[in-house]
Amino acid sequence: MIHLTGHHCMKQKLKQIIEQALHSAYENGALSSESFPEIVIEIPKTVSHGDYASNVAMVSASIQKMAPRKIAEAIASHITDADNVIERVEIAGPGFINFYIRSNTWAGFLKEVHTQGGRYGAINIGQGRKIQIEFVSSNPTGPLHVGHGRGAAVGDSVANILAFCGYDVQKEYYINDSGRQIQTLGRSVFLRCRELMGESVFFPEDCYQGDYIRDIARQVIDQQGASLMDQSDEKAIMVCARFAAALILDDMKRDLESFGVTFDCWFSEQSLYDAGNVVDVIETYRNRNDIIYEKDGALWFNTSAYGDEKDRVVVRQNGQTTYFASDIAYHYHKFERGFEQVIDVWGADHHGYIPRVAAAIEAGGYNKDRFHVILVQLVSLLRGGVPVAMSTRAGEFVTLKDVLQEVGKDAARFIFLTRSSDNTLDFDLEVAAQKTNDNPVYYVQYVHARICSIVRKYTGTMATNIADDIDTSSLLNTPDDISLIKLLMKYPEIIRLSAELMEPHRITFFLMELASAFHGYYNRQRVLTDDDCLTRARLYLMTAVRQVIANGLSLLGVTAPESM
RNA sequence: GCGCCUGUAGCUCAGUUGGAUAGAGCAACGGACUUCUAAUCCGUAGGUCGCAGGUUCGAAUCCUGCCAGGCGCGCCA
Repeated sequence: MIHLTGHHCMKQKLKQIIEQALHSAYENGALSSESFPEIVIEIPKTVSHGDYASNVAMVSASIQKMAPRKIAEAIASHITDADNVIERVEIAGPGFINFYIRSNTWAGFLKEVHTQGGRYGAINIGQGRKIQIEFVSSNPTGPLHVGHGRGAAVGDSVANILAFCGYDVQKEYYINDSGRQIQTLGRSVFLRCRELMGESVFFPEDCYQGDYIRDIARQVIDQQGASLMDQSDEKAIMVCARFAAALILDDMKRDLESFGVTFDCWFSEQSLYDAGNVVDVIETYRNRNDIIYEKDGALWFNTSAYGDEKDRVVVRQNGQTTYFASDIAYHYHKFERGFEQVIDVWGADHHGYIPRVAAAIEAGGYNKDRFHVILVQLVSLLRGGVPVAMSTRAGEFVTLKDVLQEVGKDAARFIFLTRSSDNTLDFDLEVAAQKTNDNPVYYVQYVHARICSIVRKYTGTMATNIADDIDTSSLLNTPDDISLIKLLMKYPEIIRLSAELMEPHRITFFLMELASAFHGYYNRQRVLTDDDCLTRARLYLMTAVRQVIANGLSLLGVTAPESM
């Protein structure tokens, strides 16, 4: 049984009231049919349409063979309100039934926020199911850049949200430490080593051009000395490759940690080869109805049989496996580890890859519905509205580390989550560093700091117990109080949606809305007054707001400062 | 040519899976600090929701077809 919080609770109550009214209206002959559609209660956009509204009369029109407004009247006149929460019911527009709730009902919901505290808003939709989310997974051939930062922010936040909603979440980073790229990395470092030792070498264009390669080469020489050159080039390149990959990986871990992102598992692609998983998978599929077959001297996967637009090569003519080959083994391996659902966070430029991975999963006997890809659109980096040149090939780019140093973790994470992943994002370093209204992270954090400040100023007892012995319902019933309380009640639905749709930006937008409502309240109402009962009631409301701000920010991976 | 994403106020974007009069921030204009933090607030102005059809009580939202921009269509990763 899922515990209902916030508006869910009230909606459920109204549903039952309407159901009852429908039945008694039918029994009294006011309605022609006993069957009715599922009752939907929604919150109208404008207060003049009540606190809650139902469209049940309009949706029932064809069943009842009556005009919507007539049905609405029949329902309204048969309503019994045992708990006495409804002030009045109105029929409006094409047949909406609008409910107006007694103003002293609302404050009662604050108790939910306070008793649930850090768990307020959590809905157990995961029910302990194992779910894996893989993100960032950048090749260890160069530093992380802003695009990776966005993927990291989205992946980590989705992981937080799912864990909050009852999933058993594992966060994983897939290390592409096998294949040609790593070979190229080794070669690049090796050539720079020789250069540093006085040789004049030709440095090919397909090698990694960035300065970080020289830094790594220097460290290789420091550690290995001239002995590096005593072995064959092939071996030396291997040494350089392993050394460089480990170093870059260490840097990535450090950068991600300072970005507030940690992983439960760093999964090596090479380990799939070492354990024979890739060979095994290929062999298995070759023996099964030509899922993998030979053509033109290469091995192909029959992905088109599973909805891909054409078949894909897994082993090339030259005998080398493709990236896809290890990905088949990898995703099969994920499901074998017992995850009920597997999520990959990818850059949107890889979207064409989805059908073939889904095909591989389906061929492996797992329903592809258990696999979900979150595509994250590209980030363009700006400084004061002017695009910052980002040339990967030339090795000139602003790294994630640079961004963090310049704007800080909180601002960076928040900004990455101010847009739906479907939209491209302009990340302006100048704006992100500003502590102004342009930069909403401070707007939201400021709410937390302000409330902390008020609480500090009040020389009272523990804030959460502040209203235990007073009647908040008679003290918190102004329009300002109620609209703030209603917003807090909306939070669980925001969490549910952001979990189900895996869209953390919904939380970001909600927090900005709540912050705006708070700041308005703060400017109109005084919290600390001469009337101690009123003061404590308002503190009760304020600390509830603070709790929700803190809960939301923590899901985004942003801190909630006590002072600013 | 095919596939995916996007198109909403001058700019950047939300829009609770179909609800009533489409919202917010920035920019513009006009106001509010002897006050619990002005990193704040209040007000004004700003729209053929890319275009055209369709579905129904009702469409920014769903369907079809166009238009524009971005990304992708390797025996690369």
